Amino acid sequence: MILEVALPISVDKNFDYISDENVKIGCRTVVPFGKKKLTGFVVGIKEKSQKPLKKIIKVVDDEPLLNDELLELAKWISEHYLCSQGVALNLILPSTSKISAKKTEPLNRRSPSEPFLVHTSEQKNSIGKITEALEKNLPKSFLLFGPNDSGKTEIYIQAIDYCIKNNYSAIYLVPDVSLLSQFKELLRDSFGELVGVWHSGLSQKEKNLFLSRLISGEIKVVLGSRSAIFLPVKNPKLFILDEEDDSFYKQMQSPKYHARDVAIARAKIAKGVVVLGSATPSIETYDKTKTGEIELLKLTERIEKRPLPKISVINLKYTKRFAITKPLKYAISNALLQKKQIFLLVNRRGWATTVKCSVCQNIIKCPKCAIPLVAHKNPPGLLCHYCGSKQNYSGKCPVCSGALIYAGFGTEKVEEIVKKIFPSTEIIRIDSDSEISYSKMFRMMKSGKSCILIGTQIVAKGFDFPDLTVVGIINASFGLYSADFRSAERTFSLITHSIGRCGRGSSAGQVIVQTDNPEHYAIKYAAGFDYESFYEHESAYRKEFLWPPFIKLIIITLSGKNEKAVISQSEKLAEKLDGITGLTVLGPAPKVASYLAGKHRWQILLKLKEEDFTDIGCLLQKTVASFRSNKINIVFDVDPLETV
DNA sequence: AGCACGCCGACT
DNA sequence: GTCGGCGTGCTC
Repeated sequence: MILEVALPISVDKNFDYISDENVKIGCRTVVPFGKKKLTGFVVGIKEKSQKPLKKIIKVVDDEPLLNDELLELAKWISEHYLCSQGVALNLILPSTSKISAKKTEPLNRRSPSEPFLVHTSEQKNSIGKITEALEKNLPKSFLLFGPNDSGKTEIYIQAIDYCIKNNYSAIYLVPDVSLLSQFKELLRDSFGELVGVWHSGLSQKEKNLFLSRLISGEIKVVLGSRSAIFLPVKNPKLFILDEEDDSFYKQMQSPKYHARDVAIARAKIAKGVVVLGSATPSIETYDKTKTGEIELLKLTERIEKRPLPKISVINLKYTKRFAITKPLKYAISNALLQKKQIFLLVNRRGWATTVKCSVCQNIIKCPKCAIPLVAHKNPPGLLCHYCGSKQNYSGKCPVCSGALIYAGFGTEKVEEIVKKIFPSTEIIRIDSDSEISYSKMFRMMKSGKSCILIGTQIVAKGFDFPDLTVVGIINASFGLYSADFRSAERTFSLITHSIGRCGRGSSAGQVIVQTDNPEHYAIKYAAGFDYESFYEHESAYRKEFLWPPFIKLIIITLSGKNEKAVISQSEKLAEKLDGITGLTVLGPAPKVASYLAGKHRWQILLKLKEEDFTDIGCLLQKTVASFRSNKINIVFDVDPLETV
């Protein structure tokens, strides 16, 4: 028989091979390709061929691991993210994974611990809407919009419970691996051994064991990070994405997919239901609730009727630029007197965020990336946070040899300052440079001991410490100076999440927002718990200046060792793309980190209408293919999260 | 993606 | 004269 095989390479066509034995569509095979052996995916079976064909080397899977649903999803991925079918299939089922057919012994199942909690009327309504959609057997997406303590998790659990009772499977995604363990416990309490946990950090052996348990139908509830959205579960019907606006759902390597959009596409194929949860939905998702593409389920009642924290916005503009202003110092002192905990959010790790010359005002930048360097004390050096390159302190301006000023507050400097103000208080600093592990910090905070936690936004999300009563945001307008269209959205969400960290116990919380831009709508509306107004303002801005969701963005990045070649190819490609009707070409321009890992990087930003994407996407793939070479690497980012 | 073929510059 | 640069094109 003749097999049509999709190969995991950037070639937009499939290749035919001869096989002596019968092979089913969806199986992987090893085939000769030029001088190499490649593992490809059988996507079709043909009767005859026009060319003399090579024989396949071997069949990898006896039974197909890719069913029609996943083959169709691969097709969607290849069309949507502008990659070959083989690359898309390799994303869904990496050619390296092996599934042992060995039978696993049945595990004793813990029965769900019923009865469930008492639900609010909003929760009952949401559960009703979701189960009704599941019953109808038609694709449908919901947005569960409510603060962290509004009982979203309980709704997810009820929806999963419905699936299990009807012999369906569910995939539950959380943005970050560090959040998996707490949700695992929660789901295990309800569904016992039916729950399986998947993330990219699993060893190959663990992945293989997981997959065999999944194929056998032993696992019905998959809890995982981004890549779990592709797993070959039996009868998938429910796809949950908690914190749907989290940027971790977007893969940074090519193909740069977004798990939320993949989930919605997969649900359409599988006639399933997507439930997105967030306290700060992405503008794109919330916009879809306005157009009716996604149904909005609002949760406004707070479960334990906790009072909202008190928010104070402190204007840094007219005060000296203290890291800890008087109101924040006062709030910290008070909390410490009551033996409570404090969280200080600092935007940057390191010691001084800007190093500049006192004479010529020159800001010291990375020679490769042209990004301001950050001064670190432990270990000492000037670090580029983009490319990771490190320079020793010279103490002098490289331009005029003038003395340097170390301005701006990184986590290290804030820690130093706080230690001076509160010498007898325990201080925990957590960022990628600190020695303390995430889990150790977690245990210390849960123990309830009075302390001050200092950290970057990595720790600003997801946790729940009942004794944390004061949150201080050292500089809330930090992100607003980025030239990106999403900077206001990120600032709004960061402040909202930080606010959500405090007052989760019995006592009311207090939040001090320090900013040099208190009038900015992102800060004003975040401090006022007003998502709706923020959305209105932000979406008007996006509409006026043509940013998503009112226009589709695609970024093409060209990289290579030879800078001149990268620039000239970028210019030629941009010129060619400019000729395509319906496409607005911006650039080419060097990327923010224009030199990374020995490669020069330039980008072309494209704007187009969503409805033109089908036609233009095809054309883009063809045009770019002729520009690819072993010297220049070209990657697409469809629906990029940022443009810088 | 890799690897071959092929056509122009600076070296023994 | 040749070694080797990298542009172009093909792989079932």
